[in-house]
Amino acid sequence: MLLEGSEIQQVLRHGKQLGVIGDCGTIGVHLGMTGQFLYRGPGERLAKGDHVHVTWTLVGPRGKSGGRLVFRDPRRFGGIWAYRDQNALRCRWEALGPDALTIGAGELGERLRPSRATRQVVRNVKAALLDQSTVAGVGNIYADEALFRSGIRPTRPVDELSDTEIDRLSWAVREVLTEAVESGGSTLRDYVDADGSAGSFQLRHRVYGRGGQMCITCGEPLQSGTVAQRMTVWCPCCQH
DNA sequence: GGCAGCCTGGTT
DNA sequence: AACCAGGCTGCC
Repeated sequence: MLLEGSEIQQVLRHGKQLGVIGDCGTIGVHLGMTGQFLYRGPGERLAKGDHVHVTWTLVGPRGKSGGRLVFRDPRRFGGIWAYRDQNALRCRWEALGPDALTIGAGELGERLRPSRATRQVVRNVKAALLDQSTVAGVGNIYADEALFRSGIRPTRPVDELSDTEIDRLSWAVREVLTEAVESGGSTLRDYVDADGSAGSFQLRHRVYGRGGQMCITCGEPLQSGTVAQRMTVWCPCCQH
């Protein structure tokens, strides 16, 4: 029951999770890699092509056609879940860390660093940033970009980050994500917003996708490799 | 904590 | 034809 017959009351976001609250149901959405919502007004044709998994027919004022909302997802890494109500959704979201757009340095430091009681194994800062229960909303691209801006190597064990570094990192995380949102996101291949517009933040990536090219700060070649099981790019000279 | 597996389209 | 990227879940 994906909101059938519901009037949409609220749309929520926490990290990369979306929530749509209707008066007779709630859904949670994750776009995954290639998931996208597309809106088509009344009479507008749907982008033909496959991989459309859900179509909502919207009803406008006085019963007029309100167009359609489509969820398509070629690689099917995304998903939509139905919940009884918004409390059930919020319950699922409790596993997530604070939202990355607004997390403060103190909070980030607390969650990043291992507390000697719980975590015996110290992980690297990139793995910690990608962990949605540490901080919600940082993906592979933005982890690399934030680490570059804060001058921290992705491989640094979290327990040796100084307060100053945590401070720079939390600033960089918020800054990178804010700029990316303002640029409409990073369109590497598929991503478009609901109106079909591509983002442009990929033009401002300083390290992601630039392995082997020169660092915009020092001119040395950027290094790439696998960190935390993900493609990672950093500057061996600027990031310590 | 690591890592396979899910899936597809683009690249080699 | 084989390989790869990527977020997240679930298994070791």
